[in-house]
Amino acid sequence: MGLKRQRPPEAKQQRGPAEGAPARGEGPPGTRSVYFSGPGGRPARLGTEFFDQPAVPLARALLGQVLVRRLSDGTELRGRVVETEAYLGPEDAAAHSRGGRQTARNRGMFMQPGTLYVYLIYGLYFCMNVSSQGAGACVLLRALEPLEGQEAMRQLRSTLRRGSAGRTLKDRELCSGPSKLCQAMAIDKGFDQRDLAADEAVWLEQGPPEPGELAVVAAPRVGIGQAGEWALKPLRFYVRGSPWVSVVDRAAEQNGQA
DNA sequence: TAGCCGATCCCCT
DNA sequence: GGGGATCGGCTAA
Repeated sequence: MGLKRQRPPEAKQQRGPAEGAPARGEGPPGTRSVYFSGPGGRPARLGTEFFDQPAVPLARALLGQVLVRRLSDGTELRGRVVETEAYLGPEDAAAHSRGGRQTARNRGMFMQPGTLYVYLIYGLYFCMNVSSQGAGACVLLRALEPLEGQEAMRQLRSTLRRGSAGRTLKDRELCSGPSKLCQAMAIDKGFDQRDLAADEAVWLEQGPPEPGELAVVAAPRVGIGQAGEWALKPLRFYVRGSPWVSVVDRAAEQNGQA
């Protein structure tokens, strides 16, 4: 797996809602689609071409797509992506790659688009990122709408989470946070640096078609208070009105950042 | 429902 | 040696 090519910084390329990358669907006639139809009507996985775009449009394009995890016993878990955050690379003070620092931990951020960057946070949780175009740039997956395998997810969450394991988790508690979705989908450090376009145990599928375009809210990212002006940039994206989102930002929604 | 705070340990400086 | 892209229980209103 090669390192991705260097690109100019993408920070100035934040897009307004009207010109964001299409969340799904075919490209213009005559162009090759990044979506591949699978046999038997089942949508096939998204390929490397899908991931090969800057972090902001990728963060938007990921909304509505379906993350699939095949467990060792063959069980398939599916969740629709409803919340993401873009991390833009060296210039982004909130990114692990800020200042261009590349370490053994964050190497996945610098690998080819579609590479997973999974890291341990607070000593006990995992977070899952997808590398995008641009050196050190990636997208954090923050929340999923559980579609398939909810009971397996509930078991995984109950087993892995700390504290009292007696309470039965509601569906909304399964994947409404970056570390919750890692627990529910059984994603850990072993998935670091895997290729979403090629791996046998985890991949992305084109989401089911929606009537009309998804309403997307852009809001400041969560939990990065130390990053100065970068903490305020609207680099978190979520599906407006979705009950599966981890943190709803009423102010951003009223500001029309959608 | 919102806000506070402790848990826990890897990674970086 | 210190901090962190979080979570969930507890308390107050």
